[in-house]
Amino acid sequence: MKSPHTNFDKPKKASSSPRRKPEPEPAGRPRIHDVAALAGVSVGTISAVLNGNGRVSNTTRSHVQAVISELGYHPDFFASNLARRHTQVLGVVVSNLQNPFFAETAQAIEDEAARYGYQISLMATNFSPEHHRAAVKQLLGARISGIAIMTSEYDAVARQLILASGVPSVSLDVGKLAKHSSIIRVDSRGGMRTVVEHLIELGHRDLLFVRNSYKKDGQRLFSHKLRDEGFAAAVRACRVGRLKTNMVDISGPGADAGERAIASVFGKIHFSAVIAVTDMVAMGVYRGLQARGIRIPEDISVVGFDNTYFSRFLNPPLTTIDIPRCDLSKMTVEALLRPGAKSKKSLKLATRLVVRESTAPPHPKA
Amino acid sequence: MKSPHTNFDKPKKASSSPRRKPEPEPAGRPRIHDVAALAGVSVGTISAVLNGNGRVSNTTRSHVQAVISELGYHPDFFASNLARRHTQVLGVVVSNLQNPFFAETAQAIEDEAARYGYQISLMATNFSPEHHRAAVKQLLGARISGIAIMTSEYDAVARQLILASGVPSVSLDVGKLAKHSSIIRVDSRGGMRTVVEHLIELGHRDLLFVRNSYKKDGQRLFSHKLRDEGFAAAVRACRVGRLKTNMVDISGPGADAGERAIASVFGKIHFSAVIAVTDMVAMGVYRGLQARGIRIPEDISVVGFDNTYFSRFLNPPLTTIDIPRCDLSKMTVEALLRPGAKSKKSLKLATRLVVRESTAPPHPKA
DNA sequence: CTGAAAGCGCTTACAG
DNA sequence: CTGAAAGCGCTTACAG
Repeated sequence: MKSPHTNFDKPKKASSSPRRKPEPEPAGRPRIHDVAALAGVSVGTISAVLNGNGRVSNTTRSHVQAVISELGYHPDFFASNLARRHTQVLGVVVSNLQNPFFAETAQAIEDEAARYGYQISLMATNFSPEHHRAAVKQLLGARISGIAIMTSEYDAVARQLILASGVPSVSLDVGKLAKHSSIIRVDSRGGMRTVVEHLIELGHRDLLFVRNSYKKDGQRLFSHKLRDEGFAAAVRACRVGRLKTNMVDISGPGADAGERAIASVFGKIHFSAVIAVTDMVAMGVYRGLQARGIRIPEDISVVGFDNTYFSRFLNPPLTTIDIPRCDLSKMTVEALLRPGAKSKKSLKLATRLVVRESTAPPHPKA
Repeated sequence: MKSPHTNFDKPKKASSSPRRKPEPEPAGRPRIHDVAALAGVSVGTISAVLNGNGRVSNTTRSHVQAVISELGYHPDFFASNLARRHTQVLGVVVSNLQNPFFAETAQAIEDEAARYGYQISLMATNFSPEHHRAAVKQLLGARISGIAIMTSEYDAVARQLILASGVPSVSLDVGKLAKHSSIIRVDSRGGMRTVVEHLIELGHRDLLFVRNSYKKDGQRLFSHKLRDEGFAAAVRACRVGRLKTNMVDISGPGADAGERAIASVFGKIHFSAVIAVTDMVAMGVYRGLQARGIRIPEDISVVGFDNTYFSRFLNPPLTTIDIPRCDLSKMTVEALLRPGAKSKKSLKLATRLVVRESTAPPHPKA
């Protein structure tokens, strides 16, 4: 399994050249040398037309191009990048592809990067700091020209590695400013504030905040921490008579956590609205509530955070906080491509309340 | 924007070596040469400990390791792969990360590949054949040791490129068997059959099949075609009195399409159950139905296809066809890593009906 | 406008 | 057990 190309049964064909050739060449993939020979020009010229250098005449160029497509030649990425000393790729690491927020963010960054002719190399950590570190090492070894850390978890060693490498980086919410390193700060606090205000305005006074701060291994998620603090601050700021708040914090995958959160407090704690730390958690909350015959929003209001794609398809459509993917991806790519520009100020990413149908005034007799 | 590293303002420090050094070296990233010098051994020895070759003594090894971590050295991926002539990475191309089916599949393949020490390089095509082709070219240029095409769309040119390259490949549902090329055939037909039987058993006789075969550009999705055919075949096979079926085919993103499908037929066509070609479409169907005050499953039953993560969190939880990710990822990486093994037979992937709460007997007075 | 050659940073037979 | 050197397949000054 280690060497998928080995093929002992097949008698080796006599190698065409007397040089060292440990294996019969894999599949006759043409090299730049081959196209140069066939085209009757030098290797340097092939490279020039490949890379759009103006130095080659039109007739040569078109001839070379014909040969290239005749041979089905495409340059070796590794050799090319090695020689070029840098790549046109941006590394992006996210926590988990299954969570739509990360998938959507990755997609948005990819789209934006493509506008500048950059590709992205995407890695998922599954919330594990070890994977996180491994991903960063790998990306750094892959000589990416910038790295975006869009994870919920944090690893200080990985951060050190990045800083030490001098590769431009941007991270979400966490870390201190440093050379070549930008931080995009999502305005979680502002988001939470608008949520709480919205609920209070509707007449709610008994709020349940459902958190999902810890993963199974007991590791704390950084981005959630900020949302937690944002909620606390929002509550403190809203000086309203008899406002009561409760919290539950369940670990594990978001949707499951939301469902179990409801199971754990239902009937024990009184609340007329629940604020879920993410849309995924909100989805689980829906399930927990609805399985018990509770109607949303007539009996209980629910609000999420992230404005993931599916949130408007929930029943009822979820009121949630939007983190504008478009701004996020633009900021990210810009910070990576022009690390000098405004890295000195950290970048604020505003959030926005999207009111849909999961919030309403509390039930009269509640 | 093209050369993010250029820095004209800063006076160049005198280059330490008189050789060609176009730029001051980026960030003093250590090379294998540096660690060899510091450790007092040869470059070959460093490489040996890096790659776990047994040829180096324990004392040397641990000394070298100490130096490596002291320097924070990590090998250059490109140089390493170039020298090694192959990589330990599998290319996987999917249509769209936003669709949970693809995200989940990618994640599953990544996990499985990791068990063999392989990484994956993930590309999304956004359903565009051009992007599809570009992704394949790029992956081939990246010398991946296998390529998995897990897309809904198909591109014949890309397929040719892959076959010509001799790189082991696996694709989903589409294409003919060829050397080093496996096909995993999802049993869509069987899945559709169990769905139709399930519905008939429940008493349904008026089915609506909601398709999403075309993208905005009019391009037909291959995997959907098979499901369409599977449905037709299932209906034909079920010789039941007065079974009526209707179809709608709406293009665009799945969930939107589902919603619009209902909008377009509601009140015009009579049906007691809807079969959505994917879970995403089903999600939109839910929305379309529920926005009109229709209850699921009391008034109308709904079934999906894919068993994506969110389907059990829908309200009500969605009855759907499961495509076992675990088997799929296992087959995929096995086919890629041991292309000789069973590539001659195409691989069948069984599907399975997951009955949840979105299906029930039809409304009595319907 | 084009070619010859050095160099990118590793790995891997080949000698010792 | 270890080192010296060739080679991976490109790009890019440097000459012409």
